[in-house]
Amino acid sequence: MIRPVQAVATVKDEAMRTMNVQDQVLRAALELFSTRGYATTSVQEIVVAAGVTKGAMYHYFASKDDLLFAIYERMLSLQKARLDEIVAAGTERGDAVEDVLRAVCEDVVTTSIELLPEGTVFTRSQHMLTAERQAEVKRRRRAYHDDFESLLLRGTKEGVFRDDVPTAVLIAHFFSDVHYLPQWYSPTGPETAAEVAGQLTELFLRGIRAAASQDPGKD
Amino acid sequence: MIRPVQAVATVKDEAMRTMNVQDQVLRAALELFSTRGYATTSVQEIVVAAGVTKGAMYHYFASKDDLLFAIYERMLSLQKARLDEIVAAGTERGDAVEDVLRAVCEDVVTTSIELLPEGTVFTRSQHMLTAERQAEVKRRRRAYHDDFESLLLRGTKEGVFRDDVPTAVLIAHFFSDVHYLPQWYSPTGPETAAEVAGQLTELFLRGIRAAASQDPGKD
DNA sequence: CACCACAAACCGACCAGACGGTATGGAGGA
DNA sequence: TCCTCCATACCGTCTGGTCGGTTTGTGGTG
Repeated sequence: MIRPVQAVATVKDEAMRTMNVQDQVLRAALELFSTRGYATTSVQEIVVAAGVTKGAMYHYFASKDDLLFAIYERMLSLQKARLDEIVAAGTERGDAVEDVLRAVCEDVVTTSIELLPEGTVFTRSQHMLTAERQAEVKRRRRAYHDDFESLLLRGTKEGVFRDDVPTAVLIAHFFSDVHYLPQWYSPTGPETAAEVAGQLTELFLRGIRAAASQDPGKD
Repeated sequence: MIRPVQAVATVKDEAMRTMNVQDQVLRAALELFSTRGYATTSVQEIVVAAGVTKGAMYHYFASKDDLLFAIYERMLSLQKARLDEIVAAGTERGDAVEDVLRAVCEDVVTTSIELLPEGTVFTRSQHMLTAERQAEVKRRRRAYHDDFESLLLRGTKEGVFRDDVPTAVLIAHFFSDVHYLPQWYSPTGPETAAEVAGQLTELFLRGIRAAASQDPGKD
């Protein structure tokens, strides 16, 4: 179990909140898991990189697995919150489905680029979690996909999205792009996150639009 | 180093070529690596599953890493061979670029579905290989992508593929689908491999086609 | 302000077990 | 006799996790 962060009252002026044990440990764990991999990173290496001792770490985390799950937890809740927010805003404004979907897609790509190390760990280490937590991750991913799917279904019902390809395939088609980002995208590369988000989203949308509705209007 | 398979001369009639140590070990390793993961599978478990002893296994393989690399080696050379073959045949027949690309895409999706366990290991365990072998895998993947890219560039030069999205993004867009297959596709699911191959390929091609094939003098 | 009591934070030596890999030697064909 | 193939016992190392004990911070009390 991850205990809540308690206030470390006295703040030494030489080191601000950098001293927080939990944050330091999680930061180091993310860095090491994403570069060396979960299984090949020892708890010793993590605590050394975090500048704390094993005793301190195990005071706040029950197991190495906790460190890994914290990465999943953060990513899952963040992405879900953003999805809900965008869909809610779009629905309230009465936006067209395609516009809502575009906003969702661009946002998840952008967010995933901001969380590249997390994404690396996410796809690579799912099977290292305990069985219960694997199930939990699976459950929450399904919930996310279900929300995404209802957007697609709304679009097909309105006739703007094609209906000759199963939604499961369309969903996989899009999220493949998202999950593949850590494998190729580099922040120091030629394209900005926003550009890639726009490009991948546009590729996806063009693929799923109903054949009849060819819209010349472009941005 | 993986020693070449030597002829196991005496074939006991109760077990035919099932006895081959190398095959049995590699089969078991693939099965276990793809379900439990490389790091969490011990050599003991592998040899037990293969029905051999550790001594026998280490007689043919120098290390656990060899077992892992064999999976990569097999997949890389197989996919590369098929790509070369299809491109060569298409070029010889003078097929249109889009037809060649379609054939390539459908084939790699189909093949990847036939090798789902290998694909699982491929994306998940790359960082567990020795540094040299990681570089080797990277090198051969790049070679594959380069061939793929020249198809795309041919298409853009001919004006049938769009030129407003970097080829690197287009390549990532397609191979994301391929690498994501083990995460969602099930052979027992509703779609056949050929169907999915056709659908994903069509989604991709529709995304990358030049906006107006009838419309010259654009930009 | 001095002092105490107490709990939370933290330290680091230690452990039991598992791991990848090896050393040794035997069986059996050539 | 030699060599390949393989079985078995074994080894050194490293791991995640524990635990008794110490330090540090804090609030109450006089």
